[in-house]
Amino acid sequence: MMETYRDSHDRALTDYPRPSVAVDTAVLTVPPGAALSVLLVRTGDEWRLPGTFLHERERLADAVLRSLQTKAGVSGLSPRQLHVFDDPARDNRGWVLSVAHLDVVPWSRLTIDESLAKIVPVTDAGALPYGHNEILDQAVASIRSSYATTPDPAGLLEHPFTLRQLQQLHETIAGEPLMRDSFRRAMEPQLAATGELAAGTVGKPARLFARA
Amino acid sequence: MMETYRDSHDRALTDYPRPSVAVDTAVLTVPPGAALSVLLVRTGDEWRLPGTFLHERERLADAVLRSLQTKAGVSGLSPRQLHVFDDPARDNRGWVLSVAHLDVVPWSRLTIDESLAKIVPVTDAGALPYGHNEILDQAVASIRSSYATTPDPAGLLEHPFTLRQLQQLHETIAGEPLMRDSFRRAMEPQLAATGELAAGTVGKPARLFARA
DNA sequence: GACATTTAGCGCGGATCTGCGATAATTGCA
DNA sequence: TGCAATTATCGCAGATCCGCGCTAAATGTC
Repeated sequence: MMETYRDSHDRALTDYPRPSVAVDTAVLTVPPGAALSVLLVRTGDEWRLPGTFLHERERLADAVLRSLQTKAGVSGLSPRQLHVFDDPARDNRGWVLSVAHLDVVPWSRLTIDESLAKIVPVTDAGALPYGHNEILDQAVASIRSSYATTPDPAGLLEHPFTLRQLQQLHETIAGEPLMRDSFRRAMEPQLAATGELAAGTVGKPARLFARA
Repeated sequence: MMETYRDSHDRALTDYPRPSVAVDTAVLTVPPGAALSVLLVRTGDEWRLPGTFLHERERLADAVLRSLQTKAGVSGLSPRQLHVFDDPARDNRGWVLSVAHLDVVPWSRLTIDESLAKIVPVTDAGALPYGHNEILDQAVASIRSSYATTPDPAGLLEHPFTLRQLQQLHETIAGEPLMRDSFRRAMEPQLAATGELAAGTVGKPARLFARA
């Protein structure tokens, strides 16, 4: 075991006041045929974003993944930090810092425990406690900005996919229709054609792509 | 005094492990005629970004301002969060989370204590400890992005200023020359002409502006 | 086999953006 | 009184972007 550090007053770091540190996560996904949606968990009679307190020497991203697993039965992917909420009056249990996160997870990974959690369109989340609406707004702004110029950066689509599937996904996330030609001109240079064609549908079969 | 919260195991929040929380800040400024620069403070024989541990129930921004005052004799302005560094091995004194910040401060406010601190061009900062180079990189990227479309959002220039002064400031921050006409076309609609003219220089006097 | 359906992509007019040169205005300086 | 210096603005040509319509290709269905 390593020696405990002592400062010039012979005090260890743990002799000074420290906050509890929590993580709260907006898990965003796009269910088939539905709108951009967020994962909520129930505590008592209210719905909130899943979160947990940081364990000893745990990485923030690991705490996020652990909270998703235990609070909703969900296997997260790659949480990204959004913001630290530091209002000491925000949590009436005590002095708590909360690090907000975003994790974008494909619908196919989201086999949730329905007794614990639900997935609702972001527009239907309603009033959430602890300033979680602000986290949700930041999360939505973040995913929209990342999808504006890059084809499916979070990998919501299974490989391979057609241009139309990609455009419909981007329209769902943007919350508005996109111009077909502009979309193709912007995205196609960033994709790799597999050479395969989609089958089984009426009409000319679509080319299949993968992210480059 | 409020009752201490107890969870279902009859434990208070402080019975669980908590990290020490620090703030580290990249203070950026533009000295007259010089390049985009950063404030460094000396600890022992090495230079680093100023930082401090969070005091009890202190806001992060307040901790930043306090650290600038005590570590460098500088009055900061409005710190913005950049990122939380959470590697438990980052600080050999113990388990420390560090919240990186950016504060953009006009040169005229920066009467620093030269025995404690110095201001150097960001390109000359050299190797900093504790991953502070990463913070500096993020800070530079952040200020560049905010100055790309908005005239002097941090208020580095005294009111009023000429278009040329504004452009020179933006060029210093961008680290590259900007087109005169494009710059004017982008910025002038966001400015308010005072109606006054600059005086004392050779040539046609320039119009003076303020941020709208 | 004719037809509807869907994908793919070309072409074009219009709008916008960009860099540059030219010019006028206004000042200090020789 | 000229002259250099600087600001401010216009005009233009080229580039790029954008939306739209049209056509061709390829498939399943009737």
